[in-house]
Amino acid sequence: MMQASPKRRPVDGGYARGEETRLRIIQTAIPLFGRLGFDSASTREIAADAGVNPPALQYYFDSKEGLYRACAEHIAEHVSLAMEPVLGAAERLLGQDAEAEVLIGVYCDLVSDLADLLLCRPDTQSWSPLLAREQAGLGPDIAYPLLRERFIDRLHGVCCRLLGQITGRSADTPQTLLRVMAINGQLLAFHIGRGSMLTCLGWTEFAPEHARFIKSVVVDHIRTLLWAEHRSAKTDAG
Amino acid sequence: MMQASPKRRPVDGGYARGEETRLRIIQTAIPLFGRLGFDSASTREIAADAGVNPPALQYYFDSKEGLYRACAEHIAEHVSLAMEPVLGAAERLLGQDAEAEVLIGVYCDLVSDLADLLLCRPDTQSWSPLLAREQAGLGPDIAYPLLRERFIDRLHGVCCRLLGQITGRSADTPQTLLRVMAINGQLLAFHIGRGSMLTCLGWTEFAPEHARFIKSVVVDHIRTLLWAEHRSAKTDAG
DNA sequence: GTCTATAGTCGGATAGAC
DNA sequence: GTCTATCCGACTATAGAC
Repeated sequence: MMQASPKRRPVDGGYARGEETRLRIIQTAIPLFGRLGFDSASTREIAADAGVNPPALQYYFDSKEGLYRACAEHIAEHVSLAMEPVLGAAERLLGQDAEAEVLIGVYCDLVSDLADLLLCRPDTQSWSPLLAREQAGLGPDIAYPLLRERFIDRLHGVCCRLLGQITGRSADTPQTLLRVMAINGQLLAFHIGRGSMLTCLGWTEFAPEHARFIKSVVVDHIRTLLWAEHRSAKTDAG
Repeated sequence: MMQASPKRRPVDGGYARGEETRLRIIQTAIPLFGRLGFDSASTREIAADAGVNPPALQYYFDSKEGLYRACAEHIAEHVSLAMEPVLGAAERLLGQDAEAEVLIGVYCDLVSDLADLLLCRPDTQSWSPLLAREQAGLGPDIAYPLLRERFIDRLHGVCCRLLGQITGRSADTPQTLLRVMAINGQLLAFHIGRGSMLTCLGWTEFAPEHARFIKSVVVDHIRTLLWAEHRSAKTDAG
């Protein structure tokens, strides 16, 4: 852990060796910012946990805000990479006029992948608190615009167009937007309210089987809701 | 606003006149704690906004934590008072074996009243950020246990028993608990993610008509889901 | 490129006058 | 019961040695 590649031979090809230290600081900072919030997480603690000295943060990120921004960028990059396959598939599907069944299936896949990312995968769980904070509108308004631009807007837009095509309504009516928020809110509840959930259920740890159970419940509800939307829209039209 | 009842005649009957100042400090502190969080909201700012001097907070609440606790108690008291009618009705209903239609109706009423409290009523909207913070598991673990004890547990318990009776399953299986969390999460999404919602919809303010629109969408979804649960449970049994 | 030492600021809490 | 003045600690950021 403290090893961190040989110190001798400080790389002469212009290729920054400090990238490794930089990444380690970011990975240390993300859970701390998530748990304590921007203000309460002290740079001293982050530096200590990352095994570097306080001024190193100034050196790599200019300021505490710079570090926070870097954390957000790190998360945004990995999330958008992980969601790319489903999002791409959904966008291709939206071009042609697919059956409701197919559209609903893709919507469920999308939520399922998001659930994996936010609840299941152990390597990404450390991001969850910071993302939850930002989504709740807390946080210093540094990261949220960035996250929106990088993947939240796209994700939300795809959901709206899917629901629009399922119901035959326009994708950008308040009606559709609100229904998408409510539908996806079911997953959000577990993501943001993870702490409440654990105590409510009497679970002490968050095992993978729990995560899979949650995912199945949420996807089941979403499928139910989407079919209901589809049917009610059809009877309205007919 | 700065009037605050005549100062002369400082009440001699042992009846604390300071109660009024105390209440004003709490009502000032709640939105500040909600917006900035426990650490970042400074006692100086709270005191200044409330029109008192910093040491007054020490005098009335002992410490910053004491003030936070007092804020939580203030909210808990009013929320449990406001929810009492529906909760009482639901609990009476759970004694007898009512029709699914009636049970679903009560569940919807319950969510509807909660939505009024969290989104619609102007006098209670200042509580929303602090409640959202606590529900997200952020906050200094001072208020959440208190809020749970005072109304969250009861509310959640009633929802679980309603769903249990609707589906004919037990109220305390993980199955039922998770479904209740997912169902209610739809309201939570608007409560906690209020900021995201406003920007997504392009709304600049949060008008009462918006709140009513959101409430109708959420209640509609919940009714759909509860009926689906009821039917699927019946076919399982039959 | 990484460290030690320190400056400057702001927070919560306390003491004592009125 | 309310105010002024002050203490002490913690934080971020900087300067300069190695």
